Amino acid sequence: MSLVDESAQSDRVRDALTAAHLYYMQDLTMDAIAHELHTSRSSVSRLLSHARATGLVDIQIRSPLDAPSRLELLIQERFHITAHVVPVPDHATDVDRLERVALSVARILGQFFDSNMVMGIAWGSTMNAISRHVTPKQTHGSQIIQLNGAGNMRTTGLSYASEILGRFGYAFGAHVHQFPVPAFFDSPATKQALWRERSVSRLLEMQARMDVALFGLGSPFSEVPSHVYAGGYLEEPDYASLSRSGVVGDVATIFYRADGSTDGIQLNARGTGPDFTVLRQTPRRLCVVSGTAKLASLRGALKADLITDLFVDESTARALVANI
Amino acid sequence: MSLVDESAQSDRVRDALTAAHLYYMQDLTMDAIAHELHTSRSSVSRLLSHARATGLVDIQIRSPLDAPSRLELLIQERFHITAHVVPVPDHATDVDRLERVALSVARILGQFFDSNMVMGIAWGSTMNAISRHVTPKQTHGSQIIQLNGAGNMRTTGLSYASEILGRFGYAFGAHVHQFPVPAFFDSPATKQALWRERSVSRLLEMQARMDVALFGLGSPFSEVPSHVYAGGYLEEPDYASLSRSGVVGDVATIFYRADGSTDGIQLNARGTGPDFTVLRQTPRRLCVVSGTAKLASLRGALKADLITDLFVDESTARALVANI
DNA sequence: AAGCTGGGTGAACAAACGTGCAAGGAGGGG
DNA sequence: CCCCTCCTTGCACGTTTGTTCACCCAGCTT
Repeated sequence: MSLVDESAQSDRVRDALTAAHLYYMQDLTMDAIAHELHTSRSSVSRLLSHARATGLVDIQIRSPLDAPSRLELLIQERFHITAHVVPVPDHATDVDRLERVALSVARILGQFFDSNMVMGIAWGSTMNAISRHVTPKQTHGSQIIQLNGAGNMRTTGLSYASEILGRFGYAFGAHVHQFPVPAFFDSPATKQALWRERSVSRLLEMQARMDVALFGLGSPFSEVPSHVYAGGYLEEPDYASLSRSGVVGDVATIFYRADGSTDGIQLNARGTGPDFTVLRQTPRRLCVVSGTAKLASLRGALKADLITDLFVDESTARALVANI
Repeated sequence: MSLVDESAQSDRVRDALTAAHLYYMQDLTMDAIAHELHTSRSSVSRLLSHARATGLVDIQIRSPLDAPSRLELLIQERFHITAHVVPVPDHATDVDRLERVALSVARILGQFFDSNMVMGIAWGSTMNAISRHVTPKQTHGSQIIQLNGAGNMRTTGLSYASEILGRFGYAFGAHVHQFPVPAFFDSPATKQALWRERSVSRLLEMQARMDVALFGLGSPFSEVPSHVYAGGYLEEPDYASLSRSGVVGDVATIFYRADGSTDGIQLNARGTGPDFTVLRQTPRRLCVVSGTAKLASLRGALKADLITDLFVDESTARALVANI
């Protein structure tokens, strides 16, 4: 980028800021703003879009504390976590649900992440959807770290995972640490060996002291299998073993049962995500769930105390608090 | 208000929140939202207006820290205060300027005031303009206190000042403390006597420990005299005395010279605003100025170190940093 | 110099939005 | 019980806004 480009860039930002100020603070119409900035109305429209897309304009919804939705209150009482219920009409498809929850999370995420923080991020369809919409917020000295490996039998998975991570990193101006290992090792011994490598253990230590974790839930036996199961990461015997163990879901390749327990689940010795005892040390653990198919996984994750902040679509939230 | 009304109210808030969420977080059109909420598009439009007017939706403009306007930077360097320059076209009238600066301040004020804080507020045309637009933000246990008396020879001034204060109080859910004294006493002795009254000294103590002060500037000899001079608060001899003393402005009825000094200005013994030594103990001192007519007053106030945060229209800001 | 390309611009059109207005409904008073 | 008042609603209209398209200009290639 040339010097000229840079200053043009900053001109654009300055104009965008001015336009935003005139539009949102002084309630001028775009026409009036166009006149003040000596440009056309369409350009102002574009400037304002740009301002919103780049996070220059930050729109927050602050529910007066006495009026969180009935559902959010119920969930808080039942599970002692903060719930963010995303309104979605009952007849929406699961794809819709995912997209709309992801959009909401993308807009609100900036409130949980700030300068000098470390955020751990899983990957999968949910994270992918969020990453495509995340609103930028400039931070300094912050880091984003991949929670679990992404390779499978066919590919290293790096491009998919790194695309997701990259979008978060770009949006927050954060340094991205990738985790270049397969999602599941073929042998526990290899994992243990690699875990002792300094380059890897450096990442593990960083995971251990992250400030925020962001993840979706896997649900191996639901109708809409998540990426882990569709992408050729596991094989038939693995599924059988999961089924025998009574597994209901996973967070970043670590599986758990309906009661939240993980002991004796053999596959976990080969998974690459953070052990739950490590994860539970993270102050904010943001979990994004959409679609009732993941209800069982969600209940298990709650039992396992993996979640401090839950983002969920309305129907699923309703199902969660319904008497079973 | 009946019980039914109350729950209808909370229904309305809930709907407004949902609508806001769908509109600002999920980018649905009002039409789509109307459909989801089973109402008409116009009602959604009104719901959203309501949501913005009542502060449910909070729109902030966050300049990436490396790009505050050139003017704000210059002012910061020259005067060591934070400046908020409000863009206003050069050809705008002074009334326009005031209105637009006031609107901007009204929208941004919530960022400076929070629960359990005490804010001191002056009164006058600037404060009046702000009060008419201030965006609500619910706080708890916060207080708003009148900085100086408002009575004059003809009226107690209570209705004017209390209207202003009341609007701030209502917007923030804060308790309002009025200051039922004239703007200027006829005799210093009366002031001193009253100042010893417990009811008054309670207010003075509260002033001494306020967290934020919000005020405009008076400029006795400018083209557009501010309320204090137009409203019959002072008489000919007073003006003459001010003129002799070299006064360039006042904050809440306390006058100062171009160099920021106040010593020997006799009228100050009869004014009712907080002494500058008291005012300077307030952590955040927000000053709102519009129009170059107040430039001299502004320079004086800066010299007197009365300001930590300045809100000013663009032309005045430009004049402020121009080489004299 | 001519040609190409990518990014930005304003005009024009279509979509989305705000608001005055008349109608309807709930609550309170006669 | 009826009427009056106040508030809310949906419609219709005019306005405001988003977006497509053709165009232009700067920088680079041939």
